[in-house]
Amino acid sequence: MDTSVICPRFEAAISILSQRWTGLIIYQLLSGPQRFSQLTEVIGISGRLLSERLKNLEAQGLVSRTVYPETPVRIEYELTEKGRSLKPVMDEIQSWSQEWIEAPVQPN
Amino acid sequence: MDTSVICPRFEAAISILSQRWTGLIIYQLLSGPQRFSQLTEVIGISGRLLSERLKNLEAQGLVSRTVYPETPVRIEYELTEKGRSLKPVMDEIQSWSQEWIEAPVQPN
DNA sequence: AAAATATGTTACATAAAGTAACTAACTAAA
DNA sequence: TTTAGTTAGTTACTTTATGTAACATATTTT
Repeated sequence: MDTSVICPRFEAAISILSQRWTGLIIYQLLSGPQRFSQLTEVIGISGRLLSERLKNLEAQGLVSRTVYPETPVRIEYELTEKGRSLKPVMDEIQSWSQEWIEAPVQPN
Repeated sequence: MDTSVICPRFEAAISILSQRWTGLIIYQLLSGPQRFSQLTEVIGISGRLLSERLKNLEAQGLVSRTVYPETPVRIEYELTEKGRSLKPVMDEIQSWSQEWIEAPVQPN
């Protein structure tokens, strides 16, 4: 007897964003293509989870992976069009946070 | 040597939204005050977690809890101003999902 | 007193995330 | 030609979060 149900597209969208780290990864990639090690450092995520998340994001068509066979090898992760189209969402979260989140607390 | 760090306010905001269920709870409450049992049914979350999430949201000032001592007792959860101010975020996620999420798949 | 209703809570099983050490492929230096 | 350095991961293991189902509390109706 569930007459009212949440829109399945919205639910799918929020299930992407509500997975830990994916929002930050997308936000960070909005500033341009980046390498694995840079993402781990800036975001503060472990290699294990970053690897897992990037695979998922690639599978969902939000991120692309490019190998540059230099030495040492360089691999860059970049948002696809679908990924970049999340910018307005991130912008809204950003501006909400500016208005409603308190004094930037000291990170440990 | 982490020169570039993600904005701590943004990080705080996304840590709210990236917790499982909170996005859906806020989205659902945007349509008006609702009771515990209604939220469990519409969202498909267990009582145990809904209880936990509502407590967190209340502690963060996003949701308020009102007891109506009728019979049987009625308790309503409602967004605060801070909670309602997330509407633009939800609207952006909604419109992104309409454009980029595929055919609404059959829920089991 | 028993059953019904609403709002939770407790106890326990399963899944996801965190941590740290390790691997693969390559190069440059000793 | 071993040794060490670099990047991009993976494996094994511990800790935390989530899911499930039965139970608790308060109140009213039968």
